[in-house]
Amino acid sequence: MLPKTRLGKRSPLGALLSATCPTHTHLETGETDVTMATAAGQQASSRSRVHPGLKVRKTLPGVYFQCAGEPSGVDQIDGPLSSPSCRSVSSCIDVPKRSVDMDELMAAMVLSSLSCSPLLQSPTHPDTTGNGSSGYWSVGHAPSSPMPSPPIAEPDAGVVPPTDEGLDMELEQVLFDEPAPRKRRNSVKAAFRCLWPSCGKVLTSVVGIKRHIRTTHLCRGGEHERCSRSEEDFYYTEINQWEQPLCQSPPTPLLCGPSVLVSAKTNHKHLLLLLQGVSFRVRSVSVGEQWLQHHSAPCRLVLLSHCCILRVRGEAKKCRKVYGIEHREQWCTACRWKKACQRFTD
DNA sequence: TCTGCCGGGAA
DNA sequence: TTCCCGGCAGA
Repeated sequence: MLPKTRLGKRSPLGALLSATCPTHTHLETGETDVTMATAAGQQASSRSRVHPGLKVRKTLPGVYFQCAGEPSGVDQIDGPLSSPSCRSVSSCIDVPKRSVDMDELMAAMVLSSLSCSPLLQSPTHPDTTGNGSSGYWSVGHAPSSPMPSPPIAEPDAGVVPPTDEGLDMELEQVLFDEPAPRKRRNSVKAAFRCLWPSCGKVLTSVVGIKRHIRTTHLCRGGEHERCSRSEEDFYYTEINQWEQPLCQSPPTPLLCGPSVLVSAKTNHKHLLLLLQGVSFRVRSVSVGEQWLQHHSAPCRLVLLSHCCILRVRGEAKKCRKVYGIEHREQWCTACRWKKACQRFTD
């Protein structure tokens, strides 16, 4: 269930939420029910486990779902494409049901992910066969991934392409009501976006974005002493900049990796009531990419602080709590005016 | 009871 | 536009 927010009767969104939002996102368990229609009209249902070790950071702007860091398994949308029935599989546990050697699987994942890496792009694509023929672990490997595979000269145009692109684009289209781009980008480079409200600065290095956050937002004047050296970590997110300007959507915070927090289960319309104007995108990632994400760096799902859907009242310390009533002069203006805190936004 | 903040009004 | 506060709702 969505966390109950302080959206009182005065708030249209509050009324909206309470009335029309039967969501299927389980924040407590980190599970998300996802149902999407295939091109053939079948329904692919999956209970996609977001993160077993999911942690929710409460005290900082935005809601951060952060992996605990362990190789928590591979999130995937279970592949009903070959099966008309909707089978629910906890991917991190049940995937080996298929008779595949785990080592092979892992090696294939790594290969797949490496082949998608912009740094390791090569004309050859070691994964082309395994991707299409093995079928099962290619699920989720969509060309729409921000780390897309290099363009492959597909010799066998007659082969049915993996349908996940269709799924991905369709879901995206349904959820965000935007025309799906015909062609996705080719090359990708990492960038880091400042999530500080109404900032959105994009820098190309972690150091740079941290310095920006630290100097611009966190450490202002007398607040320097209070600055946490690591707090800036939570005010930026990694994004991918596509060098091809074509199809470039406005820079938006990214739903990173497997932590796709979208419950699409028959509630598209409700989500669209709710998600209008909230500009984030869902991307699918390859299993190998997910594996790498699990193993390389903590993967974060970052929702903007003004994504009021997940806004939880009182989770973040506000000026009043931080500075106390006796130091009211240190409050942000909004807090002094009893408005929504601008310094410690949820 | 405390807290956050919406809504509204005064300057 | 800035500033303040009554009052509501959640914790």
